Amino acid sequence: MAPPSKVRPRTRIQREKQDVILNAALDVFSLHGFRGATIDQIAEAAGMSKPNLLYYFSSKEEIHRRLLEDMLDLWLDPLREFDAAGDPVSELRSYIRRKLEMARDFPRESRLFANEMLQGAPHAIDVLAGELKALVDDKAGVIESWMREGKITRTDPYHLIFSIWATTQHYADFDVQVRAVLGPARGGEGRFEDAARYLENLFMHGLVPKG
Amino acid sequence: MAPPSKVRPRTRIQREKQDVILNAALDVFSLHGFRGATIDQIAEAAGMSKPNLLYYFSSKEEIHRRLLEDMLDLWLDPLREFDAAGDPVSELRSYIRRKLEMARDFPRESRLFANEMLQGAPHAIDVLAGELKALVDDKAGVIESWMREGKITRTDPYHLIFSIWATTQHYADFDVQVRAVLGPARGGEGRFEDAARYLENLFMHGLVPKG
DNA sequence: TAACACTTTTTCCAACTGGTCAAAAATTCC
DNA sequence: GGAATTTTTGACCAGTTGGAAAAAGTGTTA
Repeated sequence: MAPPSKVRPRTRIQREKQDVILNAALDVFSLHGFRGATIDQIAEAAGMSKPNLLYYFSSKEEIHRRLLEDMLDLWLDPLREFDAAGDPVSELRSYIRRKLEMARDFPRESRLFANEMLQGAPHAIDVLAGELKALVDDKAGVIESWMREGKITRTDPYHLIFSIWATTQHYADFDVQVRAVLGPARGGEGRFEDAARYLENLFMHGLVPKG
Repeated sequence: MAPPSKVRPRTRIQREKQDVILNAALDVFSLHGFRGATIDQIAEAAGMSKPNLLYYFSSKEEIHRRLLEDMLDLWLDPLREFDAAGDPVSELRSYIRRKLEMARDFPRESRLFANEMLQGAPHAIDVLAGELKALVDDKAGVIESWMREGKITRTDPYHLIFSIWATTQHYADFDVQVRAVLGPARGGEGRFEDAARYLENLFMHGLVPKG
């Protein structure tokens, strides 16, 4: 009789339905943002009635919060793996590759995050200024030490990280534009490999010919 | 007695109030997206009642359409100026600089556009696949000819343009994140000049030391 | 099979949504 | 100044929104 309401599922059905709901909600939130999304839309996408959905999550906010938490965790993984002990150039190269793979494999999560940023991060500002900043500070330190050792060009490590985020997430967040501009011939599945090749070259060597 | 309803303002008051409304609407739409924005919010931000606002624009869609048109025009300006006859490296450099200035000076327009992209460009897809694609095709051709002449490194011109868009617009669209990560010390006004310096270096030379 | 917890549906609600309309108020123009 | 026009307001409407309540159904297990 009493709704579960708590975050932890207790039965098999609760676990399954919560997953279905979260998946549907990710579709809707990533497309319309928090305010633009409605519980009805999510419920329909999840194949259940609105009151039924509200039996598993007590509010729209709760679903969104949960989605954002899960996403942030996934999102920061590649940066966490960034290894100070590795070879600088190949570490950066594989970080870029992993971020691009995330944009390809989790475009909805990327858009959910982008929506949150566009709205001024009302639900995530604490994570940004706390956990994320700490993590970036740490990795920026690593990058700076590589620069001091002459392993990579001396430049701003923070903006370097920003530019990796921007260029990779662009392929998820601005997917429509990318497809429209590339056209049917080049906008198919191959676009991510073209992007990977291009970005590797950009970050490694830039545009001015050497020598 | 009859509302103007048409796009062209006939009196001084109509011109002024339409501007006030468009400005307020830009605030609201860029923050919440089309679906998430309400006429009431816009009216309040514009300092007038909802029916009064609807006297100047016949619907929410009309305001949004108008905003998007004006923005796309402004947005494509830097790319139009891209000059085939100029020096390749300095043309690219100044394009990057101009795009970054737009992100700094028109962040709301950038976010309006980003919102539209995240939602799959329902109102702009025609422009993307038409006017924009044609323009990019043209400029990509210019870039390609520069590459053939050996003036810049051989790479994918389309993805080059994407990466310029992505890196510059990032400072408008993800402003909250940038500020949060940089912290109070480096997240102030100077961040755009730091970004300009960094991006110039990235696009020109990349990260691998030369020689 | 009967008591039990778990799940789903039906009904409902108050607040909000985009938008209309007629009348009142302000402005402009002669 | 007064008529004509433009602008503003207040009341209103039908549809949607997030969510509550309670009853009805569905297992599960002693």
